[in-house]
Amino acid sequence: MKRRNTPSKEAVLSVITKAGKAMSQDAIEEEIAIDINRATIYRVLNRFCDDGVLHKVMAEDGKQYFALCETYDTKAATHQHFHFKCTKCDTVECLPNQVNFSIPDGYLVESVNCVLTGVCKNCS
Amino acid sequence: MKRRNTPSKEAVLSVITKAGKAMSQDAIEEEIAIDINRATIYRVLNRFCDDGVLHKVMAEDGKQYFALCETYDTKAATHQHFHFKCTKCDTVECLPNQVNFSIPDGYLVESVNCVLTGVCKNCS
DNA sequence: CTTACTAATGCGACAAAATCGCTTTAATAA
DNA sequence: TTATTAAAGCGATTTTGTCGCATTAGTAAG
Ligand SMILES: [Mn+2]
Ligand SMILES: [Mn+2]
Ligand SMILES: [Zn+2]
Ligand SMILES: [Zn+2]
Repeated sequence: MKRRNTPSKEAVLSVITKAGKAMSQDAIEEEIAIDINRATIYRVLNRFCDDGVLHKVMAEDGKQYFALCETYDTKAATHQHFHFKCTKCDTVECLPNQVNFSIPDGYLVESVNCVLTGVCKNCS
Repeated sequence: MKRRNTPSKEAVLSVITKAGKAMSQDAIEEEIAIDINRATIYRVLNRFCDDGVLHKVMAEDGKQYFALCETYDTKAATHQHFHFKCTKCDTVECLPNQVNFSIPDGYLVESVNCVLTGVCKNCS
């Protein structure tokens, strides 16, 4: 199934790109200029994830945040970098720091979700 | 407010201890011998977290898992170890591996939530 | 420019996780 | 035994995310 270009796709990607940080569905809906249905926003976001344009971060608050994939993401095919969520401004950002881990034999790691929570540079 | 000893507290802690892994509310409710209300289980779990008996892990599935605090947890006052969630058996376990990270200046880290998802030793 | 195909959207319902308000119960100590 | 109030029960509610289905609209072929 070939992807089609739609106003929704462009608007969602535009908002995330301008924000320069990871965003949740509700934050996107707030920022977006046009009116897009909630389910549609989720579908657009998940399609972008499938296509390697965005990646999903599960934060401690139980919400999904979506961020642009950088070149180093697509290269490694995995997103093994830390994320930071600020408890003051609720911003979620990708940190440049890679996650280094070693696990016991017999374990197969398919995905990594590492989120540090605290106070960000702007809020401290 | 001083804590009281109740059957609910004991039952919940017993289930988690016997399981030897992190458990979600619904898994605890399934395993537990006595009948405890869902809200009560959550309140018991959160109280244990407040008291440093348990710690909470947010997995990629958006569910909270609760695990016993080990001595090395209470010592450091933080839980900076990795967790592993198996996609086959849904088990969430604490790994001995510490999370090592360095963040840019100006950031204050208050909690760490690192979960590796994949296939565990038993299921591979 | 038309037309056919079907991906994408809107909308409401639904599901799951977690919390909340309020009443009742029961653990604890005086 | 009694008073105090933490904890439990219960239903409603909130939040996040998905699903089914009818409708719309992007794309390419003719
Ligand atoms: Mn990221
Ligand atoms: Mn742990
Ligand atoms: Zn901040
Ligand atoms: Zn397993």
